[in-house]
Amino acid sequence: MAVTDEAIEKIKGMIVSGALRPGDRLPKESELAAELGLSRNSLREAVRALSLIRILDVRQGDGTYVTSLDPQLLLEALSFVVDFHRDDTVLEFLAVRRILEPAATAMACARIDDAALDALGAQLDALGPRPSVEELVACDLEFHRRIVQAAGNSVLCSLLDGLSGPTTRARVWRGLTQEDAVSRTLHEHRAILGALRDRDVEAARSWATVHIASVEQWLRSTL
Amino acid sequence: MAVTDEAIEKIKGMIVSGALRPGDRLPKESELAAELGLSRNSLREAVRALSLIRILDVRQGDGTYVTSLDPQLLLEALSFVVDFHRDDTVLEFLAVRRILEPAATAMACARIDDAALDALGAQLDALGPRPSVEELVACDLEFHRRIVQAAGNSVLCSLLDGLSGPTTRARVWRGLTQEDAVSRTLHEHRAILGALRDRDVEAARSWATVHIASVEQWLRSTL
DNA sequence: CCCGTCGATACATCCGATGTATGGCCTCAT
DNA sequence: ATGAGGCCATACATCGGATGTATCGACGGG
Repeated sequence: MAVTDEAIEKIKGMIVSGALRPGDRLPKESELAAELGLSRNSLREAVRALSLIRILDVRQGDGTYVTSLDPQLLLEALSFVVDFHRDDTVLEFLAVRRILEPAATAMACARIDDAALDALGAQLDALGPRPSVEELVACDLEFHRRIVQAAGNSVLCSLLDGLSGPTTRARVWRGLTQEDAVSRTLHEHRAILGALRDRDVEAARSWATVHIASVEQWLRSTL
Repeated sequence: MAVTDEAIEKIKGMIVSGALRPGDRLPKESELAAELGLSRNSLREAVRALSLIRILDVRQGDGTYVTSLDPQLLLEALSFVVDFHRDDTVLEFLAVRRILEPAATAMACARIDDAALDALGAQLDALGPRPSVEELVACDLEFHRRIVQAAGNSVLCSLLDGLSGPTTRARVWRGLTQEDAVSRTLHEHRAILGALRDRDVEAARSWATVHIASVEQWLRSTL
């Protein structure tokens, strides 16, 4: 194995074993390079790679640190990878989202508190009667993110965030051509919120399914 | 933004825009570096980072190529990230798997063909009466992978593969302390296979849920 | 006590040189 | 004519050093 890959594995090992904890600072480049037995250039390649997937955080003039390693950082790495996939796999991503989103909504139904419900309602109200496509998509993303956060599973939250990215992008690209898509989306959001307010788990799950399915159907017809 | 990050974005852009297609060969280091306006060392950092997440494939003495970009490569990058998460988040990963696995099993129920069913049965039969923990875990992993593959969604398949990794690892670490865990696992596998054979979607989904839930319960009690 | 300056530190970037693995071509024996 | 083997050009791998630049903390003036 190449020295750089070795270095990646060693740094990974130091973190996984607990020798390096989240927030810890790594020895400076030259020292770490000497310690691992390679040149600074090669070490930098390893550090850069781990930095791309948010394992390390390098700050010029300061040092290199281990990130929080929150599952949330999984999101960014995931969405980066997801960006490389073309339209033909977007439907597969959406199919996965169709599985996760209703489940997350159902989980949220039992856990979401009144303050969060009010915040959701306020967010929907904040959207004007004739929103732009960008506004609508941003609102949609935020609406679902808040609900999933209420489900209390950060892995699930990050995953859905990463999966929603490409869908959203596809939607913006295509420009939401369907006439009634806007009003239908808003109506479905209201319905989901209503089910959450009623603590009606099955209704929440069903509305979430309908919501994703309608996006899927639209995407399939325009793709 | 740093020159290396710029280079990463530019290379990403070349791939996403279609200027570079899967399997294409990149210009050699020195040329690409000149083209992007940076040094070879900095370019190498960018290439190394993209290589870690399986976007690029560098072959010494040959050249640097764009990988197939199959969703399957998402798997490896994901599992690499997942490795960094400690036991306390394993339950969250398992909760997500508990959502996905039953859905995938249900999808497979409608699509799996007889040959695949026979292969599943043969695989279960191949396991001896007193398998080692490693054998059992490997069998479990393979069993579920085959089913999920039959579901026909490569994104879902890769995702579950990545999620199953840490669970499996935790299971091996803990050594499957529960006495009847082995026989119960085998029994549940048989039940899932039986439901698939009967084309009984709801039974398949339920058995898959029970299966994951039992792992979850066990993990929760030993953690 | 607050704020601006200055210097030490550490990463950012580059250059040039050498090592090494790969693939293809060429030669030679059969 | 064909196949095996070796030779060589190519491209990545790795290194060491030099210089630029951002950050943080100490110090001193207002």
